[in-house]
Amino acid sequence: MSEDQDKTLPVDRRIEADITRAIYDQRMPPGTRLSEERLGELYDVSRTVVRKALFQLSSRKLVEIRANRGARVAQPSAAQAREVFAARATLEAAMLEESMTRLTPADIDALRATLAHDHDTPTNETDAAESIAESGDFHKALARLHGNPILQEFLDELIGQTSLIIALYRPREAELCSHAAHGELLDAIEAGDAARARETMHEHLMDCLDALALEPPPADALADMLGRAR
Amino acid sequence: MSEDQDKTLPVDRRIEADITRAIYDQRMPPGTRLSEERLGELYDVSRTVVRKALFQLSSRKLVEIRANRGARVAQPSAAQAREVFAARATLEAAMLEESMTRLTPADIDALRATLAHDHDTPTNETDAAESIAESGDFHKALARLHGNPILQEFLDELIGQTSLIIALYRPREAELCSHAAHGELLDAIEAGDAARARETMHEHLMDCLDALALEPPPADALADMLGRAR
DNA sequence: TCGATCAAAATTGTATCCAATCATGACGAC
DNA sequence: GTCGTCATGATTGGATACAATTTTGATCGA
Repeated sequence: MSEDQDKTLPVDRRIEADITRAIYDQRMPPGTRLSEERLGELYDVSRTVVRKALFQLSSRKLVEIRANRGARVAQPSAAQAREVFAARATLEAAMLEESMTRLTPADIDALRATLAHDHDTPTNETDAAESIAESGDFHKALARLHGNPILQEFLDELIGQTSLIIALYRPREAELCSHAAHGELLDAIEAGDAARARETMHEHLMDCLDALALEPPPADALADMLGRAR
Repeated sequence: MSEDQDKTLPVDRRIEADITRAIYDQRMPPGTRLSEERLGELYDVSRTVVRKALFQLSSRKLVEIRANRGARVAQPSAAQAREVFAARATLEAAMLEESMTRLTPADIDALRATLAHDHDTPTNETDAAESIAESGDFHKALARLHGNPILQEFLDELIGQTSLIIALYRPREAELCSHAAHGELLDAIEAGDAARARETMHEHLMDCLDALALEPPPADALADMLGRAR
């Protein structure tokens, strides 16, 4: 959907954007070490500028920097995951309700289009990543209708963190953020029922949260992972 | 209210905190140049660490960094000012409404105490700064009741930016964020009327926005400032 | 006297270097 | 044989040195 990077982007921005994209696309899993020297080699640049990029990323909570221990792709805790979804629920519900008064039919059509295009994409198992990204895009499209760039940018941040959360806590089977739910959402919007739209959004995000496997991993996850009885 | 810095704070954090405080207290006006070398001298540290602090501050939009032109205390435009207040209205109204269900009488008492203490402070003209900071504290106290650290932190950011906006656009006479409004807010909260509380919060912030002198400055503000007819 | 061009100074951006801290592996004691 | 200690290596944190850009002011010309 979004095109490749601008050629004129400063190198540090470029690194930042590349890592961000890699995280969004689930190519770079939580916990991945980000060595300053290695990144410097890859982009043919000194550690100074790499560090700059890493700091930017850490301020968006996509990477964690621990003193003297380097940077890793962030691994939000279960508690943080809940907080992110709760924050999204509060924010997106409020934004949506406020948007409702000034929604044009054209806006709604555009949303349907996004959803349709979304549905088109073949659900090959390998890129569930694709599906996740496009689900995020739908939420971003909704937020854009509200018209406040500050809230929009903040939500982008939260959606970014959601990528990490999904990577960490998505159960094997289920798909998150079902298309069906987005459809329901659109129905409520089209009906012009602000209160219901708000409520639907809130529930949708809480459903997404509930679909995650946030429970404390079984006491010895190790044995489980190895497929051995203890 | 909040005490002086922790002694064990890393230097870059310390610089960040000091500048933040100076901005909040209206001692460091928008547009102030922040020379890397000068700051380095002041804290007896190299530019490397100063830059780190400045970048942090710029990610919170308290300072603006322009390529090869150094850092200044940010000067939000009138448009940005509107966006900040609109974002606060949306967010704080939503948070407040959600908080209402789980508010205890103790919480309300604590808020009244904050407000009373707030009222106590003598309104000497010199520190209108004090009054601004405490008004911010009241809003932060409300947000804390919601219980979501992510939204809380984000709101802190917005309130910080509000300091800059007030510094830039407060008209000579008026006080912003009147105590009266906070009193009304508390009444609505105490009455347990979530919808009214939400609406009151929204209106309060919009009133604050309207009280600002955001209009494009008269074509030659310079002449005005010098008290000369053109 | 005003304006433009150009040179010098100051300031930021980046690279490199050294110091400090943490991780890894070997050795030795129990 | 296992655990603890210590030394070595790798990696980050910070300071300095250098390059690039901008700003300032000075000189020259109209």
